[in-house]
Amino acid sequence: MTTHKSTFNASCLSCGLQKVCFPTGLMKTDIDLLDNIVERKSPIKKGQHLYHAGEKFTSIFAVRSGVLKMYAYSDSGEEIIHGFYLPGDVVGFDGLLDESYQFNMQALDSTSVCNLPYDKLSDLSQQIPSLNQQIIAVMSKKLQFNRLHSELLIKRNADQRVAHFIWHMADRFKQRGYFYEEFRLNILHRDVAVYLGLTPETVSRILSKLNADNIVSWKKKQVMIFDEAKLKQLAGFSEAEVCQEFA
Amino acid sequence: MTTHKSTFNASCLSCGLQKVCFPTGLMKTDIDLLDNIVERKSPIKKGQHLYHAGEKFTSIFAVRSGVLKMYAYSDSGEEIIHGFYLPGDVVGFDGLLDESYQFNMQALDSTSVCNLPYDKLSDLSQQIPSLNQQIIAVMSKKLQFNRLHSELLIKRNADQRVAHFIWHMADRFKQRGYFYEEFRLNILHRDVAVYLGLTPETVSRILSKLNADNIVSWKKKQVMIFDEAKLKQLAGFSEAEVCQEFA
DNA sequence: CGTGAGGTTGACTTCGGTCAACGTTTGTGG
DNA sequence: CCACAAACGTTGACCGAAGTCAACCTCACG
Repeated sequence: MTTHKSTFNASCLSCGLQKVCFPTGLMKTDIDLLDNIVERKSPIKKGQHLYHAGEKFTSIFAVRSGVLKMYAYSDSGEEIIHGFYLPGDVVGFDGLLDESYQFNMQALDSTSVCNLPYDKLSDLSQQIPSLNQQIIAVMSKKLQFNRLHSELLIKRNADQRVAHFIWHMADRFKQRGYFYEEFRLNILHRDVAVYLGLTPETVSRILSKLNADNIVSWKKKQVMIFDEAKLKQLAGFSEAEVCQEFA
Repeated sequence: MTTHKSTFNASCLSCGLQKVCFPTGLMKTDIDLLDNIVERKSPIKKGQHLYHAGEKFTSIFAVRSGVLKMYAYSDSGEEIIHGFYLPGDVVGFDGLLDESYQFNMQALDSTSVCNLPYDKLSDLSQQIPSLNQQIIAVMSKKLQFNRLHSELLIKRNADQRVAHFIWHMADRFKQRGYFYEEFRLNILHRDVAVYLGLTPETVSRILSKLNADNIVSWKKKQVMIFDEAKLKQLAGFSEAEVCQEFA
């Protein structure tokens, strides 16, 4: 490995993690930048897995396009969905702890990612003592997100949960400089329901209502937001609340 | 600070964290040991706070007796309870991230704690590179616990949640070598309800039913477990499942 | 004692789950 | 490119778990 290359990766990674730690995730422009630097994998087809639970931890990944879902099965065999990841999200942190991934990471749509290999990351953590602290910061953010999700499950009714979910997705596009009033979102209602602790029927009914009220429509994988203010209000976002997601 | 003292603290802490990271938390005997080493605070009266959200992070604490609840308020002013802590639990990790506590930690009963001051911990993390990794491990455990709690909220009905809660408490006593078939538990039903996403009435009705079925009784702050097997089964514990809690 | 916080119980309501029928979309193989 | 099947989505009728509201009880504590 050339020093040059290593330096490049170091700055890229440290920059990436800074961005991860603090407000907005990776910007569209950052991703373009990453394109020039890190390894690129060939796109993953819908249904395929980026990694499986138990596999050796090799990399973290920056999502360039598509959608991923992170999931596992409970003791009783039910699917537990831990989150959905969009372009700009950085995933794979679930492998950090014991050097193997804890969850399954599946593409729900044709998805491409950048590859940030662990061995380089590992070298870096020798060279950069603050890296551990950055990891701690990432995990703290993740904890904070989990708490918000628990709050959602405990305190909010079905309408609020669905509104929250959609706005959360849109907000991530917004914060990263993508067009967010209309976007493709290839996630099954069934998966949304599992994630929110509801049934597909309930999700469907609520989407019908949101559509009838001209707040948002989600048809054929295409989301359109007609009334951002009302959506945010329903979702219970208290004005510009940052709600970052990691894996 | 004498080298002697420092060494003592180092071994104590590292041992404490090891225990925290791996299965069982602090054993009764460990606590007796800690008594001889670390600073002891005078007991906290019921209703008083060990620390408040926003206060400067000064210490982590090992609970010696009593109960603590960790809570905050949502944007909409609702109380969110993040957990309850019993003798043997180690609390205060919520202050690690940005050197100030994120939550309120209130005694629900007369409570005494050992004090593990942060400056010593901080010195240690210079001396012991693995300390950061141990912190990462603690946070991973916390994440894991959060996920179990989410699963509880999404997939389990009110009866299962209450049974889970009681068994979770009992199990912690059990794993630390205390008598667990009968113990004092000075937590308001209201607080249990908030924690589990239920109402006090529902909790009360379920406790009546559990009592009528001779599974467990919880009256006047005293819990008695009559039928451990049935309780665990209701709670959905898949045999000897470890369900550690941290703060 | 009396007071007030907390716990219990019952009647009623409601939200969301369940079941079932029917549409619609997607993807595959001729 | 079409035909078909299977997966997914929608809608309605019905049901049940848990929430709400209200009355009453119990206990701890001054």
